[in-house]
Amino acid sequence: MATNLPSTPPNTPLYRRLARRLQERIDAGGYPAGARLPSEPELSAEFGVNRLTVRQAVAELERAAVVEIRRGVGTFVRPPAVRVSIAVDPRSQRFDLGSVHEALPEGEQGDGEFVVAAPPVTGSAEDEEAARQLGRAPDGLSRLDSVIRLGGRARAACSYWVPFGPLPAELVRPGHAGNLVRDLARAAGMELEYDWRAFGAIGADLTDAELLGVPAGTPLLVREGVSCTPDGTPSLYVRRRIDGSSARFVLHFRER
Amino acid sequence: MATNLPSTPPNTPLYRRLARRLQERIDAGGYPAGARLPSEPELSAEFGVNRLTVRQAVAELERAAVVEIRRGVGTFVRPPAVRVSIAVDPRSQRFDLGSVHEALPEGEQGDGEFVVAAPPVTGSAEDEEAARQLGRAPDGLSRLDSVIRLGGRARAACSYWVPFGPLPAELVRPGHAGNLVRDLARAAGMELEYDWRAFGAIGADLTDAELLGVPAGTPLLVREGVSCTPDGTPSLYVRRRIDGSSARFVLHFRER
DNA sequence: AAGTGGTCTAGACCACTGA
DNA sequence: CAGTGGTCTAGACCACTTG
Repeated sequence: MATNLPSTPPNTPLYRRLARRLQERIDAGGYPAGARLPSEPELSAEFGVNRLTVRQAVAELERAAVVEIRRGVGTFVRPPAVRVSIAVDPRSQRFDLGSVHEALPEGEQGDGEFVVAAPPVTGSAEDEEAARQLGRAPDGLSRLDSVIRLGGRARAACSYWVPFGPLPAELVRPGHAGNLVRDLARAAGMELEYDWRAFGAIGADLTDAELLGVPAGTPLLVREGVSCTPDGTPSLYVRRRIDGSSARFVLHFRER
Repeated sequence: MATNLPSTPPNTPLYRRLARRLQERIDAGGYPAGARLPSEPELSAEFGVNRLTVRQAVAELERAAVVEIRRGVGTFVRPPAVRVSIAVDPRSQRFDLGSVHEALPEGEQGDGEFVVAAPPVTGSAEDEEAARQLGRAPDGLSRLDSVIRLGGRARAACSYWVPFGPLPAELVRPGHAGNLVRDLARAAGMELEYDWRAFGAIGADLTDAELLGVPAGTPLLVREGVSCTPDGTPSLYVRRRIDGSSARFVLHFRER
């Protein structure tokens, strides 16, 4: 039993008290940004707790984005987050050509949007949500999944549903690169406008975790919505999951 | 060593293979929504792995919002998420009176916004971000923290920074209930308009986790931004952390 | 090769929930 | 009360990174 850990509130588990203690040290500058924390065996010895208890504490700090764990190297204090801002001006943005593409900074080699799959539309919860949003039956929809890579990393996982099919074989080939909103619109011969977009936050599921190369449960910013043809027919449901630590969407309201 | 678990890709840890296996059973309807999973000792026996390994697998599914763990009861398959939608029409919303209040559905007893603290503005990363956004030095700012409760649960943690002080004693008293954006504007004798708002996703830190009653790392939707006086002076920086599973912000673009 | 974090086991005790 | 999940220990072996 460790003697030197605070106990507020009572019955607080040991690993959480240890997490708070480490957080205090970080806040106080004891472990400055970029510094390596003592190794797990060292912390285990210092606080007189099992290594697994140390790991639970450090895992909490990692989930809270306070530290970064690098396997085989150590655990490091994360500097204050610097995030990419993606400007989304609701007054000017009407035509949906995949604005995320234009808004992103210059890409490196290998950056862009890539098809990963064209999964069949079954009765999954996502498919049914898409069908509801588009006002169609699920079996009239086609689906296309992609990832957007930036800076050499997968940043966003995207799923598109459209009320027609089948999609051109060349478009759905895994590895196909392009601006998929534009390509889908072209394939259907339609022009798309924003209807609505929504923001939410979820933890990465196992599939998204694998696609984005992050642990399951990593906070993702979800941006979903419907685009319409000019006559108001809902014609595209899109759902993007973006690594929350690397992006934020900014809306401007004032004249500039 | 469990024999009956898939191994794609190679070197996939046991707990992740188990997680995928359970996910497959859920997807296939083997454990329908609302159903209780076998208990940890049962799964441990069935797959021939240690209970801790089972716990790691189930923890992944919980972080991915696939199951809900109820202590002393069991682990249950979560139904497809039904989220509260909060409409934010960027064309009509100019006056900042704490729109989240008006947008929320009817409150129960005990619902509302409550002051939790008026922490001193030090040099923390958050404080410096606020100072930067307001174009002031940190020591000219005051800060106020609150929670918004709805349906008997804390749904959002809010922090406000304003470029004056000290704040009225009655306003900063922990437990004070009210519409804090309105109250802050009143205290300064100013009228506030939206300048910009941004959306992001982060995991709950230890403090937010305690305020919101969720585990550290729970995905939170962050809505932050600056409001101005009519002459364009940045006068309020607000940062709300909203339980991602319970809210989503919707932007409408088409005429209705 | 040495040190780091990642996984896994066996076993124990505890806190919580519901009947 | 019995059964559930939550915490903690001791010890082992592994995969990965760096020198």
